[in-house]
Amino acid sequence: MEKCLYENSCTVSQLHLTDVNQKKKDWFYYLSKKEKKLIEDNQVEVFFKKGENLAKQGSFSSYALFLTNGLVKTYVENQHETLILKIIPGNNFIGLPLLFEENNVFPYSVTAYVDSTAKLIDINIFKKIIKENNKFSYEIIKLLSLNTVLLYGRFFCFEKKQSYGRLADILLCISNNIYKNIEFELALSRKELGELAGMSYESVIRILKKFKEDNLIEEKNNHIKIINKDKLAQISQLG
Amino acid sequence: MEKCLYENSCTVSQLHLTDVNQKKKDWFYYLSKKEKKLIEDNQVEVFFKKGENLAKQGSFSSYALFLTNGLVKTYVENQHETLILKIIPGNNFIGLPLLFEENNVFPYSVTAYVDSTAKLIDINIFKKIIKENNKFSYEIIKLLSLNTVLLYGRFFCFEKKQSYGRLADILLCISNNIYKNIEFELALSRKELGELAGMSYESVIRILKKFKEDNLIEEKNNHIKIINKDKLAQISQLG
DNA sequence: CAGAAATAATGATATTAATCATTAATATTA
DNA sequence: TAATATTAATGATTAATATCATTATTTCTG
Repeated sequence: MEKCLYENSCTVSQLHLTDVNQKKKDWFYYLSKKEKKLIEDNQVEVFFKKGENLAKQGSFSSYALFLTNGLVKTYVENQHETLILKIIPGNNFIGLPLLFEENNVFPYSVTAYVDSTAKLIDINIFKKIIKENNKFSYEIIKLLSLNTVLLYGRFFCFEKKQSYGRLADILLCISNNIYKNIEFELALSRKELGELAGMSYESVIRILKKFKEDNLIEEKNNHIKIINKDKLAQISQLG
Repeated sequence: MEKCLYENSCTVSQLHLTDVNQKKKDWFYYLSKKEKKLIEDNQVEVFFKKGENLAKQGSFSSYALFLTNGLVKTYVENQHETLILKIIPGNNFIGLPLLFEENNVFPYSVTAYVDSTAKLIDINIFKKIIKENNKFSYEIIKLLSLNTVLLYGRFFCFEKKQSYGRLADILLCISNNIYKNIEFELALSRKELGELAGMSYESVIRILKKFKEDNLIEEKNNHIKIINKDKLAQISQLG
């Protein structure tokens, strides 16, 4: 391993958690009135409390998940361990890959970080529309492609960066892509942040402390303010 | 870190390097004669020598890559480091995600492990066909989805398994999915194997030695024979 | 075929970050 | 409000594995 704090090198995008250009996109823009109606007639909107599962890895699925609002994580897990793939804010599809598995089994779990609402769209209707509506399916292809590329960035970050870089990266991601503000009320505990950044919660605590000492961030009771974004980005870039 | 050799736990698929069900699939099955002709008229077939780049991360691309035969790796890199995303044998598309990037820039590099040939299909023609041919685009969606799920498995393997599990995993992957035989002439050096399994080449050497001592594999001059597949699978599963 | 270069093998050491143990602070509940 | 549970903080220790240094073996090249 490398012998440094704050040193290393990485040029792959550090913003790997969600789509960077998420304006208030209308995902259903390319649907005809008839198709919109069809979806409306074949969906239910469900409210999920903080901590509840929207989907469970390995279970059968008969619907596509669209997160109306809230904040969720998708993750693969086994008895002992958990790897977060992505965190997803409102107005996004959750888990498209699973839609095209032959057996319709969720390849990952989805859990709400905060109270959230999601539309559960009948999977057969959804597939039918994708098969028939070229423009919509092309949007889905672009989305799948983008997700893949973002995942590459996250994979690289986890494999090649050390803990300081990873945590700096995650803080910037959350600030830029989730809360879209340099100051925010973090909905995640240290434990959850560790899970997201791929490290133990003790490490999160130690590194946050160092960041505070170095005046890169301010933090009190999970209210976080990013003070030195450039330096944080540098740490993220350098490892 | 955990205090063990050969112990841990993991239930996520260990076969994450290529499509497990790769029969001799005809990717162009759903194209009309006219579309096939269109592709044929707008592609070139190129021969790449072992070690040559088929694509370079960051460079502009004007074509879709289809590997006719050979063996290549796709990887993200920076100045110092390399993370292999996938290794791909013949009769497969390489790098679909990049096709739908707005800027048409390769998000990763592609290098031939062995002499290979690839079709370079004009990207606009390819996109046009995807936009017009529903059945073909649905196949592409399924492929993108499958790739994503396989990548989840690889990500999990790298994050949660230790070196013995990762290397066992990679050996099984290569045996099952690339050479489709328990005995094969490995085209990768120890260094390349280390790159693929996410560890130093010294670690590869040490672990292979242990596997040989334990009679799990036989190896001489890169000719590998898997003797105890079950035990190897167990090591891969257990971490 | 001989010399050079690349790859493989092996031991010693260093480093990152996990785990363990304990205490402090905050939040929840009876 | 007191008691309890959860989360945060901090130091000590340990484990996994990378790095470094050196030698052996194989492959390549003139």
